[in-house]
Amino acid sequence: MDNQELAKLQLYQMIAAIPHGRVASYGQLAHLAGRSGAARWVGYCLRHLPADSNLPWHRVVTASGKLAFSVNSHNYKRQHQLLVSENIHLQHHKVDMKQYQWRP
DNA sequence: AGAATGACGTCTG
DNA sequence: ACAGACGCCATTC
Repeated sequence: MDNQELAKLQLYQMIAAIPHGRVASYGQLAHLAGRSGAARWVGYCLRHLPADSNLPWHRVVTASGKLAFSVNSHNYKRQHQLLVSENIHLQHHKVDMKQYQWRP
């Protein structure tokens, strides 16, 4: 198994470790997976996540606390709803990172 | 091989 | 606070 697959597995592991009610940023996860600066790679991995995976992908937001989808998209609404179900509410389309960001 | 793409981040004005 | 410009990484055309 090459380093790529290893980083991906580590990434999935970190995402699975995000506690209920907290969020992590793409860049933060890249760093935790041993790939500092590869925030866009994290986005790529999530984009191609199998539908049956049980990862809490909705707990992943941008560094500024915004959701990575356009506000009118279906995915945005879905992620928003999942966050609200965890008692995370958006203010002006943003998560309050000071309050909700996961700090391992 | 080189350019384009995207579920990103940071710096600047 | 916010939009635009650049920079990044891996992947795809």
